[in-house]
Amino acid sequence: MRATVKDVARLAGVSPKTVSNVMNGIVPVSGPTRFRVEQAMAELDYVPNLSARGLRNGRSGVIALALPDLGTPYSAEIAHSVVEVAHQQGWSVQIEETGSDPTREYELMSRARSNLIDGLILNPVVLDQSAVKVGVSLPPVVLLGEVSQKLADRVWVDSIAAARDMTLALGRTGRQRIAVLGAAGGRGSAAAALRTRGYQDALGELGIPWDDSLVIPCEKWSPDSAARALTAYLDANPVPDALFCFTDSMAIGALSVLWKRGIRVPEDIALAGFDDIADAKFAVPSLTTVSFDKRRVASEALRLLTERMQDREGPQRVVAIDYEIVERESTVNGP
Amino acid sequence: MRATVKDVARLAGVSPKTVSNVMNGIVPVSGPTRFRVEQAMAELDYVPNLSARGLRNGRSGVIALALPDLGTPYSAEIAHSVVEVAHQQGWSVQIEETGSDPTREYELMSRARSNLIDGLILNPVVLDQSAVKVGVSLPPVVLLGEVSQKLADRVWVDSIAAARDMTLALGRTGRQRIAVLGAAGGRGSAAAALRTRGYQDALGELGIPWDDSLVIPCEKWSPDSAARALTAYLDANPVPDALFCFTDSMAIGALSVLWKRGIRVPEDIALAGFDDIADAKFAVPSLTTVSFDKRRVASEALRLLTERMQDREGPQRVVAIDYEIVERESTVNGP
DNA sequence: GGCCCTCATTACATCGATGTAACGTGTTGC
DNA sequence: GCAACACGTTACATCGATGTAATGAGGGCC
Repeated sequence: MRATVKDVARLAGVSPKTVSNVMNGIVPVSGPTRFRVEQAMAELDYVPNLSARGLRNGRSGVIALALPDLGTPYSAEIAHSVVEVAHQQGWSVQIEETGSDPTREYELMSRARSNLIDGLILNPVVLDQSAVKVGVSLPPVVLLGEVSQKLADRVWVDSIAAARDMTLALGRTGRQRIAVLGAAGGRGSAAAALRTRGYQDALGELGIPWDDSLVIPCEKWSPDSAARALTAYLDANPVPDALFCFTDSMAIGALSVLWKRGIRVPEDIALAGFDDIADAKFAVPSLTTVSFDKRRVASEALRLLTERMQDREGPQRVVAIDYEIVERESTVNGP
Repeated sequence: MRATVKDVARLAGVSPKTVSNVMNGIVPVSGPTRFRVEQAMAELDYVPNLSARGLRNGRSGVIALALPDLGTPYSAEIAHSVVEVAHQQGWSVQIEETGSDPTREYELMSRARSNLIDGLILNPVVLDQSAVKVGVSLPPVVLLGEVSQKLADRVWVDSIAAARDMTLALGRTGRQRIAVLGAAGGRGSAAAALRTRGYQDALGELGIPWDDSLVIPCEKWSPDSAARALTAYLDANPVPDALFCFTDSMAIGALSVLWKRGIRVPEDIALAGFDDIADAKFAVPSLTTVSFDKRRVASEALRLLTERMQDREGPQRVVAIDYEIVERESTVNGP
């Protein structure tokens, strides 16, 4: 059987509470006593029972991270950063996938309320409706990304500005017919809307008239879905001068399609993505993209979360993460 | 304050234990009573406290998944599958990253012993030494991948056979000088050794003499590291006929280098990977690779884990997952 | 020397859910 | 009509750690 405080106390010749005091370090314990207790803990190979501790003081040391799909490089990189940063600060991370399924988001909420979780970092997809529950008796929540409603603390990259800057960068290379891939398909993703808006703003500045036929919707933001959408598009339309994909994953799918069709990047078409996932640098050709520090996203989210644990009533806060247009081979200036 | 069984019991006019009985469904509860209790639970928006439940019955409903690096597509896809399958069976998943740091693996063990975790699925890297702890007072463990020691239940893909088959497939296209990328660099990865062995076996069958200069080591199994290793290699050696990368991630790094140098794939060199990550299909050109069902890996791991929870003493089991050589553009037969 | 004060340590209750064993009810059998 | 029997329900103890309030010992001060 596993050793408990009681066992340690008996072996050290003290009371259970003293053992607890040694572990927590709040209540002072005399040197010799502390030493005996530590010896006993080592000897019995004592490990505290986190369920008991969690029950007693209402906190478990676990936070949940909810992402649409861990299989996506973007989600995976965010998860990686969050796990790493959280770990450094002594938190464990429970991963939940919401998929495109709203019921999962609901389950998630109830699980979050079950006290095994001290906080929740949520990267919403559809959510706007389910997040209404925020604040009922949920632990603190921090949202990642663009969300229309102001429901909780939030960390995001300014999608409008970034999409605008990227479009301007493409325009500056002399490309006129700039298409975007990833516009809201069926369900309206907030990010899709914002990035489309930034694109639109930039067109205005560039003096390029809006052209509906250059806005390519895409059901999901995956390479697969992007490849299908682009294939269908190219079957029915001329090749644009540039293609701005709303995520790198889509850009990678697009690259594959373009290559199969013998459309050269960047000679025939400039290609840009968004997110700067690890593989963007190794795409063929390497991918121009909107880059931002994912570690920073993670650490800011965690900071907001822990601060919110202290003060549940303070004003809501929004942290914007800097971004940068990284120009790589896929948009090199034409000759 | 959050509602507890007591509150529900009071409202329903029964004892707390009856509420518990309704939830657990083991002890029979009469229809009307059950109904009153369920009403009360709904009205109070009752959510059970999992810490308390975990303390009482020694299980938390959480399993841990420990991977080297979530940022890697391979790890991410495995994590995705595990989370999905686990969720279907009512488990939550806590993610731990071991990185290349053995101390993390140790921390992980002690965390796993802290009772917030009912089981552990571990994809080891260096571990052979740390896993010695398995069995002390750890929860059930299932290992993923190749491990030399027989410490616990295990799910794996037969790396030797797969590497052999892939090498044979490359040989069958008429390529003679077949190189491998990813051989054990500094620390000895078990998988690297096994895949190298399969490669060696195949060379024998093909009647191709072993050539040390075709075995390219690589420090980490990342695109980055692969790109560096291959660049250095090509600076000092002629271009091989074929290159078998021990992971798709490395192959993607290799593709990028080959493209930059104007070495055509598959015309000048055939390229193959291992793992069949999502992006392999969208690489330019699409990547020939060793494919296996990651969902199956996850479900088998979970099956072994849950069965091990029932019977901690049974014999150790090893489940091999079928693999398949998927031939794509990167190894198309020469003219 | 006696009193008080400090500071480490202790006994006990508590967090919330649930297994155990005892306890009513209402039913069946003779 | 009374004993025996189900079956649902209850009181209580328990899981392990920790906050609270009380206890004890030791030291300093007058």
